[in-house]
Amino acid sequence: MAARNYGQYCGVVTAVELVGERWALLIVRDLLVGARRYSDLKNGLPRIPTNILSTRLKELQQAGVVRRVPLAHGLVYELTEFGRGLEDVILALGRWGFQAMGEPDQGDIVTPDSMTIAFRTAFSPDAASALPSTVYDAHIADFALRLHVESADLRVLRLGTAPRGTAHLAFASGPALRKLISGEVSPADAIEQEVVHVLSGDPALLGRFAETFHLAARPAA
Amino acid sequence: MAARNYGQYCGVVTAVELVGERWALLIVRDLLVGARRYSDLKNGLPRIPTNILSTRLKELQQAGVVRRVPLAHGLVYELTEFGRGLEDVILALGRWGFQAMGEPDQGDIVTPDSMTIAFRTAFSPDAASALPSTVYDAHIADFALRLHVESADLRVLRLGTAPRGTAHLAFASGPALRKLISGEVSPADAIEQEVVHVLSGDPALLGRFAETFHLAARPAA
DNA sequence: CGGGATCCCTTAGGATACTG
DNA sequence: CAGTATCCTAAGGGATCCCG
Repeated sequence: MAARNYGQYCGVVTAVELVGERWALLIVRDLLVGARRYSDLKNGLPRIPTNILSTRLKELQQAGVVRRVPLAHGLVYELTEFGRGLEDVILALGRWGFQAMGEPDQGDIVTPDSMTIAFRTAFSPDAASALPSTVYDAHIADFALRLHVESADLRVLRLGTAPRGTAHLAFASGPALRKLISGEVSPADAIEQEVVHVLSGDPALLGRFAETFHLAARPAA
Repeated sequence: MAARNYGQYCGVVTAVELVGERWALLIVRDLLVGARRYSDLKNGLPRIPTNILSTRLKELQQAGVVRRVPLAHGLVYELTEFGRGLEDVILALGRWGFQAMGEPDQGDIVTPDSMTIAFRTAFSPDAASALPSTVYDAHIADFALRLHVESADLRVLRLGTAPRGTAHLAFASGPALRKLISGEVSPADAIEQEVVHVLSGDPALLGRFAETFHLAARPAA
């Protein structure tokens, strides 16, 4: 990578040199959710060739962004403190990119990690702190996430086969959930148009959800 | 670019697909400072091959990030409102990358636009709003920037051959200015070690500058 | 002279297969 | 599970040339 310098003494350039290669920021995105093994990353990024994954992981370690941690059996990759500093970058990218998301392309997938980050980008601490604490279960594709909203804080957990009785609102949705978050459909319409299926809890809580998780649509060009 | 999809329905992925190609974010960085002609961009990014510049500009227009504006004579490229939304991304990248900047490599350059963004990344509105309004002239390489700090606002202007008498503090520096901003050298030491040469004004104002423009150094890996 | 287009070469990225 | 090895294609890099 040394030969692929941009030749400028500038923070933006330095950042792009460290994490601007193809796939690098998506690896960081997933690691931001938690430590992951090689195969987790591979599954979360199904289109990444394994040689690229392996190359990127080495480069990111070299850059001090990622650390390789041996475990009881197997090993995981995790962000260093320096790497965790990329959270602002990823969230800013996610917020900006959200506006440009149209309909999903044929074959587009959604992963637990990408949805976790998506909820974090859409989370509005200001709105949330004015609302009561709420727990949501979001069933998206073949997985579910539990969102704990407590004043200005959000925690997102992957929901395994655990009991799912304690959420105030549980719903199932798909990619079209984006339209609820962007405000293209109202909470009531989302239910009526079957963008969202309420599984349990008071459907009216979907309004609170939409207030808590919101990103404006793209301004006209 | 359509064939180079990452295959995920995710805001971060969408963003990376739109502006993640090599050089794209650096073009955006420069356009964030103001509208620029083709040759301005070329000069500000000396290592960019012209075919890449031209390709990227087309892609960015396609993406709705950049607009081509015919002028009295010549034409300029400018960010659309959507493109201006990348400011958060660029500033976050700049802040993060700043920590990883070591000494400049042989041949590294500094441009007016990159320095303008650098000052904006390092600017602390909180610190500034507690300090009196101040105007600084920073002479960096063969150019100079005027920094207007007024409570929590910063404006950065390129200083031409205009009179330079009205700044409270004018100084000349080089890449080592980074060390003042990171706190690796104190304002007093910066002057003593000739990191900064005060051209006019009260040298003590360099302390105020360092409070106003500050980014912490990188945490230990 | 600004604003590109073209050519050729080098290198990174992608697909797949294979191994400690 | 955690990667290499291989082969091929496509993108980037550098120089040059073109056109209004």
